[in-house]
Amino acid sequence: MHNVLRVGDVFKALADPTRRIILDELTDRNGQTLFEICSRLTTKHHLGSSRQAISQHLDVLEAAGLVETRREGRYKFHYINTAPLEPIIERWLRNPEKDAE
Amino acid sequence: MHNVLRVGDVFKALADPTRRIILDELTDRNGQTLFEICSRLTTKHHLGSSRQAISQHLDVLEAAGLVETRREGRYKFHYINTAPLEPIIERWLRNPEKDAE
DNA sequence: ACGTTATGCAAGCCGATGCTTGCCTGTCAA
DNA sequence: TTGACAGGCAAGCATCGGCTTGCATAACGT
Repeated sequence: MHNVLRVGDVFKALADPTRRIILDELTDRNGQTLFEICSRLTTKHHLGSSRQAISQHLDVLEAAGLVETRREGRYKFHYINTAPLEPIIERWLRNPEKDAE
Repeated sequence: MHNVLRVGDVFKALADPTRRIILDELTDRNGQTLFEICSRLTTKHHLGSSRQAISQHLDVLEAAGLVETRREGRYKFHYINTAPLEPIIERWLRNPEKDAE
């Protein structure tokens, strides 16, 4: 289950505006379910994305390590994880130890 | 001539591995021309990208504000600009840990 | 002037990606 | 059990993005 977290996955995950708004929502209220996120996106951000679309976005965020999940009965709660964000910026802010890929 | 810099442009620019290596190269040696960057990518990183491909990558980086250029005769020098990187990460790092622990 | 050098522009190809559609699995309450 | 609820899986489609190809432009050296 330990997928290799690549640096590019983090940036690709952040490249989509809907996924960034999802991270905003999880920052505002952590541990939401898929349906909570969907309803919040439609009401607060006027995004007409379907449930399946949001689910796929959450998969991308989880593959990048930016979102972690915990199952409880028929609910699946989503938590933001900012750990992958910290090292990737300092890559160019100070001296490079160049990553592969 | 003031192009509107969108946040998404920065992430989309960073989503490509070749563009990240270009930023690495500019961090290592600032103010390179297009041909210098091309030769460095082939020799040091073994990337077989053509000149036109690198040129288009530099356009994307410049549109995102991550690279600034200065023309001098028939040369065009490219400089890295890390300013757009700083605000976009703190967007999710200022987390007040509402329900953590 | 001539050729070379450094870069720009635009159309086209093709794989990647976001989204939809449809159906399926699992969980809880009445 | 039955039904509603929360979520998952997979195929198809349309657009986007990276790259190539080919030609054009401008600045230098001789």
